[in-house]
Amino acid sequence: MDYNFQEIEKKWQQRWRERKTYRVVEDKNKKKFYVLNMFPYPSGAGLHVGHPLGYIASDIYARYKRQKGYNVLNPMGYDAYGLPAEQYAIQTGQHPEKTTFQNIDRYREQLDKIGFCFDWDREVRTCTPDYYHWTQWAFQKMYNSFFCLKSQKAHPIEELIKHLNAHGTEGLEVAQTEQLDLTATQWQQMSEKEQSDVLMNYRLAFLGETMVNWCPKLGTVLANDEVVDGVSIRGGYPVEQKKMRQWCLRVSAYAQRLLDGLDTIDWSDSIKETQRNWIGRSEGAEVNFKIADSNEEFTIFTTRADTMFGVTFMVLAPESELVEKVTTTEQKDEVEKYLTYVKGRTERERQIDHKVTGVFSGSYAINPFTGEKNPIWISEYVLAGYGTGAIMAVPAHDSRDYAFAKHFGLPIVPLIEGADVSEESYDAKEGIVCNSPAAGKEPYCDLVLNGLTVKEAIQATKMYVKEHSLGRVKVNYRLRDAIFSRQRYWGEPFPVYYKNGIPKMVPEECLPVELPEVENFLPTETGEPPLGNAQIWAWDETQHKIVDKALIDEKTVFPLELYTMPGFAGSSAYYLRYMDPHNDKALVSKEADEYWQNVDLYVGGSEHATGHLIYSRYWNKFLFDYGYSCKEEPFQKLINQGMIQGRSNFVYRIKDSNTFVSNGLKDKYETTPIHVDVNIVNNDLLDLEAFKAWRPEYNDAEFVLEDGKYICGWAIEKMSKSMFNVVNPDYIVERYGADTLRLYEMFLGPINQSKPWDSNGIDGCFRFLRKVWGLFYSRDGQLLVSNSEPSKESLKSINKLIQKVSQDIENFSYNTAISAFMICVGELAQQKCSAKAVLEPLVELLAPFAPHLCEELWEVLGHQTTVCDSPWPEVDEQHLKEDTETLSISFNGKTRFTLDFAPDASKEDIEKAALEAEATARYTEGKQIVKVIVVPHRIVNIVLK
RNA sequence: GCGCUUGUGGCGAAAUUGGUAGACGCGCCAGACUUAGGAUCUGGUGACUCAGGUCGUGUAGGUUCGAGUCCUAUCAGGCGCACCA
Repeated sequence: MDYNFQEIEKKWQQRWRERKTYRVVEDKNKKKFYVLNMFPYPSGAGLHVGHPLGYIASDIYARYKRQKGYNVLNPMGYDAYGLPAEQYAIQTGQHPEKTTFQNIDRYREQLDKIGFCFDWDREVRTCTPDYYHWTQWAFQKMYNSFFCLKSQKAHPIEELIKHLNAHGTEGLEVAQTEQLDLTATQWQQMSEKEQSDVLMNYRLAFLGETMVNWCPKLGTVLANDEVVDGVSIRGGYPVEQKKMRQWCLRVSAYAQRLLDGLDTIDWSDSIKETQRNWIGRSEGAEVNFKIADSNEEFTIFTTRADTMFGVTFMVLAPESELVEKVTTTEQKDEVEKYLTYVKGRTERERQIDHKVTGVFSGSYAINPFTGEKNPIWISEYVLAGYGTGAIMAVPAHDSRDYAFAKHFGLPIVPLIEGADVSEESYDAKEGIVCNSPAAGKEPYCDLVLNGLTVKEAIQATKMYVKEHSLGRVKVNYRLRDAIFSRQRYWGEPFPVYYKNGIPKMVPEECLPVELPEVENFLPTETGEPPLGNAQIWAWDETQHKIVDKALIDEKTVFPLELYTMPGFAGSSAYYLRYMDPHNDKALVSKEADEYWQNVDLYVGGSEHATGHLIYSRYWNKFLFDYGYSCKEEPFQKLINQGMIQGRSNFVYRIKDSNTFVSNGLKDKYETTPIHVDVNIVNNDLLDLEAFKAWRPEYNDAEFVLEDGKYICGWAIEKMSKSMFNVVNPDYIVERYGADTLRLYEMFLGPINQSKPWDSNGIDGCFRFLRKVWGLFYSRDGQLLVSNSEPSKESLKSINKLIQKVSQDIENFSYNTAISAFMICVGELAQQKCSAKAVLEPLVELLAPFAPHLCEELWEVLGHQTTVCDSPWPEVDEQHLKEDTETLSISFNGKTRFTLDFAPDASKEDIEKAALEAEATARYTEGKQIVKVIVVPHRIVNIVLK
């Protein structure tokens, strides 16, 4: 009887559905294990063969853990808000919800065919009101919170208001946009609007002025990658830098905790390192410089406090508020000209070509260490968003300052002994400091750094700055606050309305604020976001409901926010929602949260390292501060699955003909390579009939064959429709079965490595499953399983397998585990093993990899229960022992002869035997044995003298 | 430029962490069974070779009785960040 995978898989998928085999409920008597995949965005193209890679890997682990006796949560859902659905809506007028739900159905259908053990009762979709209720709720919580630097956690904003009422900003140690200086009286006398603005400076979700790529023609903000050479990719309209009022999240407040948390989680070094770089902690000092002939002063940030004596000029970012203050009347025209130039450059342009540009402001700053007057320049190489937007320039020891000084002819003063700065700056933080202060000059302050190492000098200067109140020691982070609003339709609406221009939160009990219907998904003519098209989109404060915009009277009915939330809003806490997906009272109940804790194993792509994986850690830390999540880190262990690339096939058309030449002969002709659909190619062999039928123009194609075959060329490219290299999992499932697909995807190589999809090897996995089937049924359909006593060899084979597979699963080394299966099954087949005592553990071991087949075989073995609940087999060491061990005896690296020993032979026994053998064989050539080294792997090495 | 990462047969890859390099699979070769094979089974398959061996893990050194594995330098590919003071 043949292995009828189609029948088996259909049967078991149906049974799993009917019996709710994979439903999971909290069970205090069982240890929990939470496995999670990054949930997919349901695109119109459906799943290709690369998508399930991570799902299969985690599914195997989930099934394994379940067999190990854990209560395993393995949920799945959809990240359903996003741009493609909206774009499609704009083009076709179809509501994005409709297309999104259609795509979800298709995804589900495809996923079901692969036999995952997801608990579908816990499915979430980020675009449904019962889900985004809690996205809005969390946003409001953040709005109503500030971050205390002393306790390093979020606190309710009421505490801050209390403080402001009592002390003003005095003694406030909180995360803030800018340093404010208010007395309690000043605060109390402020209008409601002014107070609201002040609080925005502290809230964790706040309205802030940020620089964005604004495209006036498109009426929207564009992301950096949507802009090339100063124009929008779509339409080619000019893009300018603009300050806009946007919702932001104060992610930067959590910078230190995000950094520290990395030490407590089990992620790959590379992804941790990426996050560390992204957070970009740098220790330094802020130093105040007075502006000459003025009462103003400003602050710069430096990590090189040791170079204070080498400052020859100062530089401000063009966007800095100081620019106006320091620009003198004589320089006004020049400066304005420069600012216009800078404004015309996009952030991207500034990033790509680092032109040395700048303008002198006309003012000077007084160096607090030398008393010298340093000219203040304005240049785009200083970034407004980092530090204070102002720097002190030390051209001798910073390459950017050096380039600037050379270009504008500014002095360069070296500060490190032996540093040659005639050609380039000396940036290394090494060496002995000199010229600090310079010899022969009247000292301006009593700090002397000469003779110290750079590190000592930095420390000494920091101390000096602190003691003399010239500034302060400061840690800066590169991590920026996240811009949280988008001018789009298909996203979570903000539960916010504007009462006389002051943002107000829709009361918590009225959540969720549901996304309104609109007829047009484009921005309005007046430049409002798409939600401006919504008619029923105003908040009635007295009736507590959303009403028609026509009723806005600014007394009881107010306009609602028109922005929506960005993509990462919905994906930042979904792992908590899976724990308790139907709860309409809370994001997650305390019981569920305490049972499931956090995700034990998270599987997904590394491309989210600086996006989702930062935001959700931030989000979870925030919820943790209030006790809504009991674990500070959401994802304990992270596995990054590699990307599956496409393997394209080519045919070669001879110029000006409809004749195609096989790959090996193509050099004899003048040909053009043409992508050919990989689905009509097998092992690089073109199916000629299918090719003729593929496209009308190939109906009468002719071929130049080699050995009677047409061999296609190939190349590794991105998997995409236009390259005709998309392989649909449905097709593989239909042809080989889901179990073969699962096995093969894992057999392809290590999961964390990117690799091309290559259907060529799939037959091997299919053959293997057939061999497994062949252990149970003979060709003519006879059941082979017996209760006979297993042979010693079979017991050894199976125990070796148990050991190997258990280890490999724990290490996510599935490809080698599958190799081990192949070896073992080969051995069992050769041994003609039919003993139940051996076949049973084999099925149990294979069940996570090939669940359909194993359920069937489990039933064949006479079991009523699902194989998922069968316990994971344990190794019986006794069967692994070798009777004798063959040791190769080598002299100085060369194998001379082999000897057999009992496995427990001592080193001395071996040495003695080796000596005897040596005496007989005279291999030592008159030399003396000085050392016998017994090492693993059955090798004895003898050192001669 | 900086950070991370990977280099092993015709191909995907193993290598018990310093111990017989290339397990396992694909492909290829030979044979068996077949009317036939894109089916199945068996065997072979790193390269050179005077058939004794010699050389082989990107390249060049080093440590070691012994190196794919450790150290130094260097080259190449992939990913990420990029004027972060």
